[in-house]
Amino acid sequence: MSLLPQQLAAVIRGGITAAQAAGELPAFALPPLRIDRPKRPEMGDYASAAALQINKQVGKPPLEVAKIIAARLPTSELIDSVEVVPPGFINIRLSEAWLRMQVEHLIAAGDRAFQSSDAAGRTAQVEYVSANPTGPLSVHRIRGGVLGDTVANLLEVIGYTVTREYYFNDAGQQMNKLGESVRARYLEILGQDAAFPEGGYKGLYIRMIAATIYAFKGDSLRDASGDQFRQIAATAIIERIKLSMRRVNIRHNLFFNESSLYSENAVWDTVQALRDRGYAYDQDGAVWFKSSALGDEKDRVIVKRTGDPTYRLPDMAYHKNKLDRGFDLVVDVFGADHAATAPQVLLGVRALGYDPSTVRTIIHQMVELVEGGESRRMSTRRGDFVELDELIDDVGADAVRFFMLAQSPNTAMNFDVDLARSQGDENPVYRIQSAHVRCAGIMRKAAEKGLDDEGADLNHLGAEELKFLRKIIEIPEMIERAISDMSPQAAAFFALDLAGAFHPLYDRVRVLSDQEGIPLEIQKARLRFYRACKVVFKRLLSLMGMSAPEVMERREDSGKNKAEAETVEE
RNA sequence: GCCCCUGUAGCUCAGAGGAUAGAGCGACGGUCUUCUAAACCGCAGGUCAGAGGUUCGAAUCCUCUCAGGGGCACCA
Repeated sequence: MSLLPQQLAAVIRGGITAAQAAGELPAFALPPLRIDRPKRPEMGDYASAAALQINKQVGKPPLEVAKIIAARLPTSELIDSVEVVPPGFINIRLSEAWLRMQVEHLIAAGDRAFQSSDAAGRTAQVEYVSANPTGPLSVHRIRGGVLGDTVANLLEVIGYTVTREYYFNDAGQQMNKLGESVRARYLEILGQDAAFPEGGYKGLYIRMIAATIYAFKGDSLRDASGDQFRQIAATAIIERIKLSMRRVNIRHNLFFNESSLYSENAVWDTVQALRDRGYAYDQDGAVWFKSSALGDEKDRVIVKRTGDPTYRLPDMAYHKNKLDRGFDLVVDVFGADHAATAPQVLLGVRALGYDPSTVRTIIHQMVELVEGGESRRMSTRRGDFVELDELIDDVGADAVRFFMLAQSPNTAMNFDVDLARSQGDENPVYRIQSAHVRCAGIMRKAAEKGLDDEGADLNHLGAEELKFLRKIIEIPEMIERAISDMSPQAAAFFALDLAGAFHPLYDRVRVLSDQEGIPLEIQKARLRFYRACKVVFKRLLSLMGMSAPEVMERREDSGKNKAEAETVEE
């Protein structure tokens, strides 16, 4: 089923073609017709500016054109009435009967509410987090994780089969440094002098890994290579990263090993493919990607004089691999620190002969934690970064999910730790979850009193409930738009908005308790309505990877458990 | 120097070429004590950084200027 605005646009188009057939409008090719949602309620639920779009071709004033179209509109079960207003808008009011019916549809759909099959049969791959396993997951990285995971959720709602993927960077210089760093700490434990590698990793976790190795293996790795230490360390760290991600409901279907690109020759095949297509050449002992031919400011090295690839080459080979797997859509989530590579990867995709529009990227800006009006800055290399686990301990997983989502990826994030930690209504997380809790409370109370809403007559719903339903039915449009614009934050803002509309409604539209007593039929209809609301809030929360609590339950004083913060060495 | 992102209410931020630019927090004023996650109602608050341009119509698209952030390796 297509989206509501599309259905309404079809109705408008029907009016125009009918008027053309009747000779009231000249024949011409119609532009795509947009349906807007007016800001003010008296302008109706939806509006078409079609008359303003086409009045030039018609050669009549837009108001007159609008009147002609409106008079020729085909009947639709969606529409209650239309109104033509200057300068030529056609305002549409939705059918209330149709709106009431949505309550039953929502309840019937339950956890699959808003599930569509628009993209059924299509496959998508979403790559996110992909942090090098050189240390614990940082707060900055998880922003991309939350954005990517939410995009994946949204894609599934419209019918995509989604592969959630982590590009596991288990090769390369940084990983070698990791191995050498652990080796040096291990030898320290054995009482040997070991040169700590330049630019090595100095966090406490390196010592802990070394100590664990010693605990299990004693001094048997005395003569082991850095490579062996690298493998042990990478495994330990990736497991820890997985645990951290799981705490915020992030799971991947596939950890793609960078090393497989080498073992399967994909990297060198990619170089050859570029050569074959005339996009690679040798110069100064290196192999260059002729990206300037595709608009880049200069060509880029893909194989160093040493014979080692630069980071670009495996990135391109990885994308070649993704596209060869036949995905209809590939989504990359990068942090601002990698922003420069994204366009180059896309050039690579083009150079290799793939359609670059298959690949969408989300590039998010940095995260800054703000606490007590001061920022806690972070840098992975120095080691004074804030770990995700520390933040989760502090503010809770749901708050991390929500706050990381609820900002446009393009803006540098100020993560308000004090607000995220607070347990009152000023915290948007509580605001949204409490809407669900309140619905659940009504259900519980009604069940205790034996009130049954099965077969309720929804004609007893009032104007406020209908207004709320009008908001709910925007959700499919919101999802569609979040995907087409790659703006998953829309889900967070929508949920907050909906909760904001819910609480006043809850206050006025009572089901059970009221001094004057509420007639049974109205109680039933309202209970039915709140049952649908509960479905909606639960669904929105799960889309955002958040929990939907049934009862009020304040977190224990999480407080500031920072005793175990890592000491930093320089 | 070049590239990317940002500049909208006191603060944090939404905003889709359409009608009188929105939310939350904070401020101010008033109800209420709950189907218990203390709420509800009202009010104030704006040169959409600035200047040009495109358009019937611009916070939104284009150009320039100013300010802030990030990035510019044969590092990843």
